[in-house]
Amino acid sequence: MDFFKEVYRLAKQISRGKVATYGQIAGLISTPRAARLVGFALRRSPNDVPWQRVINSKGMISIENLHCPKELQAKLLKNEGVEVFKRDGNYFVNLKAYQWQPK
DNA sequence: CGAATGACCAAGC
DNA sequence: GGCTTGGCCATTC
Repeated sequence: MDFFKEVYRLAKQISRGKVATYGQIAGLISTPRAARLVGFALRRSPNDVPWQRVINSKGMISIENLHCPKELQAKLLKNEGVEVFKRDGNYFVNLKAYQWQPK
């Protein structure tokens, strides 16, 4: 089963200017408990996947290390028109206003 | 092939 | 009400 593939496909369906949560994506693939795998998948995502539109359930950007600084994600989201707040070195998004609603 | 991994989450102190 | 704990399950090594 290409779980990752499903993750990528759904990620691509997220509207510009919207964001989704890991748990939300997992639920759409009918494996709600595999939220961690969504993160796992997005870490190894191809270049054509809008991984920056996927954040954790609290609206916080949880990236910290590696070659994907959370600043980059925040910047990308801002470019798409998503309002990003910075608080104590972490970036947050108002989920109520910007969460993506699947069809 | 068995064991570790992980950009999570909900429940429990 | 903030912090810790344990479970989760496909991928990776």
